[in-house]
Amino acid sequence: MPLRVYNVLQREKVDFVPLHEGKVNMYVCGPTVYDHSHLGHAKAYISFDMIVRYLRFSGYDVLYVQNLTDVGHLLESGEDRILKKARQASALPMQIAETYARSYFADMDALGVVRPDISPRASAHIPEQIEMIETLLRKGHAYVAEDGVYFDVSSWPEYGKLSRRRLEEQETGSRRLKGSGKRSPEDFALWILAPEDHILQWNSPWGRGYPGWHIECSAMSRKYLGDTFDIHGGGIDNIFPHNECEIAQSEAANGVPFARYWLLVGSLTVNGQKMSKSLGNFVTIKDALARYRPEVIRTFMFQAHYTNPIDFSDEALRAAERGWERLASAVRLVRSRLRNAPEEGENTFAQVIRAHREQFIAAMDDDFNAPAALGVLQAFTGEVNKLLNSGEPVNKATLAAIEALYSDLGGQVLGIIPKDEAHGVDMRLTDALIRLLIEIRAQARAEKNFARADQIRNQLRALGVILEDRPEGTTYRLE
RNA sequence: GGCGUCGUAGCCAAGUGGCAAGGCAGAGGUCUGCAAAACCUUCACCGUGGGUUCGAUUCCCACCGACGCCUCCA
Repeated sequence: MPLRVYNVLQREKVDFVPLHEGKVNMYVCGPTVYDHSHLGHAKAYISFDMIVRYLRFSGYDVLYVQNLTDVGHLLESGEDRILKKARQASALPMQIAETYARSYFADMDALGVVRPDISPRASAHIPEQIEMIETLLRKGHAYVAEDGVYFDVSSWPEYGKLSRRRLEEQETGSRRLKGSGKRSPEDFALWILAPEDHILQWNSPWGRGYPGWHIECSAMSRKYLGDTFDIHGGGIDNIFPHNECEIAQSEAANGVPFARYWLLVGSLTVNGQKMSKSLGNFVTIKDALARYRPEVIRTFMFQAHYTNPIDFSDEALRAAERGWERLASAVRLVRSRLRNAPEEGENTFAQVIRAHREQFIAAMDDDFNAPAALGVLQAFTGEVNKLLNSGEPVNKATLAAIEALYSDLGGQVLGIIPKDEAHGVDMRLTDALIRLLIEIRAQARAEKNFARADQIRNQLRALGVILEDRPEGTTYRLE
């Protein structure tokens, strides 16, 4: 079964066939680094992380580019976001960009999001943007006005093909003419001439100024991925005008199709409303990580299909946490049993493992259906628990194969099953100490000294170590 | 007003033209010194009204409702 993806450009699920066999070039709109990221950003980037991980798992050589916007992203007032923050913080704009770029990467690292291969910054690609604007001017798709350079939307009939909106249908009364030099309200800025005191400005053929927001993605994706590339990702909320403008600019300038597959992520909502900076209903990633493990946050995100919106609540996070615990407990038990499992014997569970592996892959091949894939892992876990509780000895080959499925699919692809932790020096000592206490407690239990046994269990519990008595002995887990 | 997405059990949610995954919560049970975990059993006629069909939750139409975008946001 080939990989199928929902291509927003066609509004339907289609076979995914990359431009160059075995190779995927992918661009995702990154954040504007003017503040700490919130869970809405987490949903978007965790989704694409899952997609990239799965593409690589499937054998594709993926080149993943995700930009950082540090200039040109204007507020409605016309003020640059970064500049506004810089003024508030009495800092240089690039200090702000640097601060929040680091914050962003720290958050993504903590969430287990694999870094993009290239994270180009808009401010570091001014020449590329200028070059593209010059091409657009030369081809008659842009014009120079007294306050900057604008893209002439009327020169590009395909404008609107992604978001499926035609400008004449829009309520034009509500939009205002931001740039006085605009010929038409829907035209958008490519280059904005800066006032003398504006801190961010570069030389250009049209005078000192700075680039418009949309042009950076066109220029940088072209530089690193080429005129035509495979996947363009982003949040659905940016489909218009941002993504629409990107397509128009790029195709008008390059004369060839831009991204071939558009994958857009549904928004994260809070009480049914979009989580966003402007609404003020956001939870930062740092706050969320203080309360939930990264694997739990990822599991939560994967409970709905990436194209759908997902509603945030502590209740929902806790439900995800309990569900994740079920998986993690089984993995922990498998790894623990693996340590002294009988060597001899074949993998007796091969059928079940193969069946679930295939189901998982079938789910993911169907437009990265992580919720269904998660369901497969849960169903598999039911089988594993039954096996482990059967009282029959389970040999090493079987346990290793089970562990491999969890590590490959839950770990490598979804990033929700952590690696076996009991390896570092600290962890080895901790492990040995806990085992010592478990042994002492076992003696107490054998002597029916339950008060002492419970004391050990309760005090360990207070330290975040949870003991579980099983037929074959006591296991522990760290909270 | 325009464009678009969505409406499945108490909650989250996948999915299919032919007896509706999975998780959380709940109920009963097994195991356990107790606990925890796990396992077993139990819990839906898929927003409303039409239409197409042998048969629709799944396709079409209408309506109702929610949300997103049209103005900065992933």
